[in-house]
Amino acid sequence: MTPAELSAHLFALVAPIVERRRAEGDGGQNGPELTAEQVVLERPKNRDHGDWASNVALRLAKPLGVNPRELATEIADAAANIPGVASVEVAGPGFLNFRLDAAAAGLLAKTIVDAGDSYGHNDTQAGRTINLEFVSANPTGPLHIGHTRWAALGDSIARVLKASGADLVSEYYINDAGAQMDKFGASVLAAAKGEPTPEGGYPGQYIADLAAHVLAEVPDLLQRPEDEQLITARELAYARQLEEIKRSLENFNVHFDVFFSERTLHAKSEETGTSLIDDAIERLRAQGHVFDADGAVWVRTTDFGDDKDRVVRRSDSEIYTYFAADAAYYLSKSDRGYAHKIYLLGADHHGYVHRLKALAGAAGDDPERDIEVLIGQLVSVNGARLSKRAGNIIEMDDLIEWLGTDALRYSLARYPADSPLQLDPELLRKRSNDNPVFYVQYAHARTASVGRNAAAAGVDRSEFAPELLTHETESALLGGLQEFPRIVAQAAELREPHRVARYVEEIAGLYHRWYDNCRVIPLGEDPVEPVHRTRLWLNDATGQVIRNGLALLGVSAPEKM
RNA sequence: GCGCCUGUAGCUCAACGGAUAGAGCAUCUGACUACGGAUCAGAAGGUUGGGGGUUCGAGUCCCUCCAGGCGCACCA
Repeated sequence: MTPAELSAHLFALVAPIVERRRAEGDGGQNGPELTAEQVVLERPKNRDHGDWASNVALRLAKPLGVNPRELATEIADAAANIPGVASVEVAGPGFLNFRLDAAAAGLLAKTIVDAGDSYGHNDTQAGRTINLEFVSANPTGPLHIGHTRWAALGDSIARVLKASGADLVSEYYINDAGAQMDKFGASVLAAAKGEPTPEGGYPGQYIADLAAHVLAEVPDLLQRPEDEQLITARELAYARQLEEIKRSLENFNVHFDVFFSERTLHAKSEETGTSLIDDAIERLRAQGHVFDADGAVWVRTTDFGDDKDRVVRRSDSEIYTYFAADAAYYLSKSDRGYAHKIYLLGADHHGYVHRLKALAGAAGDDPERDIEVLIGQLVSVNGARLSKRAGNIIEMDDLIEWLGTDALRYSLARYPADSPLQLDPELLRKRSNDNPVFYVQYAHARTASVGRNAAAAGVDRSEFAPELLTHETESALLGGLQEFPRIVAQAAELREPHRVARYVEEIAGLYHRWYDNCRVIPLGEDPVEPVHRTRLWLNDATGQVIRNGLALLGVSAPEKM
């Protein structure tokens, strides 16, 4: 018995009741149709409220014009006959509290073990084609703590969406065109020459390291023509830095399907002689949203709620703005088959939300449906603001070294994106056991340990008698395990992977409490009984759920610690 | 000035509009000659920033005020 099955049963018997009530009631004919979404079941925080609870009577009472408790009582009487339901009670203002019988609830343990790694996967996002873009840091320096948060979050969002059936591609947009790249190249070249960082350039030790790398690759660099020096330094340093970024992400267990170069948007096609940006502007012009004024080319983004219109081509030169590339990139995503685009941006970029949405509108898409911009609040460290240009950065690599990928990913994915996160570097450096990730991993290691010991003690899964899982900690644990698919679906729909982390913490707690009360392996010389074998199923099911949950967060589930 | 985000226990933070607002850390009291004590049982800790409103029900939605973060380019 899963909550979905119970919900379906409930819906089937509530519908006729609602129909009849509506027919009887005065003016109730105009009440809203009953939909399956209204028949929601939730697991009550308070165990006294049963295994599952529904507020369906409360929600329907008003539109039907009836007393909620009276309606609840009628539903409860009918629901008592649902197979697997032990009892139904009406509580409070009109809640329905369901209790399942042990056998129906316990069946889940086998279901989970049989489903294995796919338990929790669902089809709530099936049929959606999604392009998810995140990190997208300039290749002019190492990834820092801010990028680290988006990397952890974005990758986990990708994982929960895929687990929910979405056809998703994760992308990293490389800003490798434009003035910042030239400043980057000039900084590296200056370092190679032993000169100070140029005005507006990039400081930092990594620039010197890149310069050394470039000189090692091209020993006669400084003997070459001036303009060639700059290009060589820039390109070699760029390639090296991008490699470093990819390596950092890999160490962090973050996967991108596509690294998309901005330069490909600027490059002129040999066939048409135009660039993707040229084409994009023309396409937007064809939609009627591009105009010329003051010698510049504009997109009328104000038609779609932007504060002001945006320039795509400057008046003083033939140079496209960053926004023009954005437009071409957006269209590229559509052209490649991704109807839905998700952008994960830092709060320091939230000013872009309107113009990006306007872009979707100008392209003929629906700004409400086809584009989604998630704004994540910045991570601060002891109040110090981090800046790549200022050089006082905390690098992702250092963080990984201090904390380890597991603890770092977990701590960053554990909080919603819009909650500002304040990290204390001293605390991070301590690598303390304060982090809940250890609690969860320990629970998983314990399930593995119990499994090993069970095998040694001759307890196996040769039989399964779910009606024996009667202890209150067993029904609590089963109730928790049951929720996993719903949690994954919810995390995907809301783009909030922290729900998975919180969930897995709860499961770990439920498991530890069960472990304290119910033995899988008989004491001493006691014989192995059916209940022990059955409990092994529950033990293994719990391990599976923790493993699956941690996998969605990109965190490992160790067998031993 | 305008806009976005945030304000919950000493600290870091949870809570599809639902029942007595929850975890971890810190503090205090208990449990190891039983499958891993990196655990468990219990205690204490709150006017959910203030004030109005919406309704069967508000930390959650609306209005307003206060505080903090961030943003308002023909830069990238």
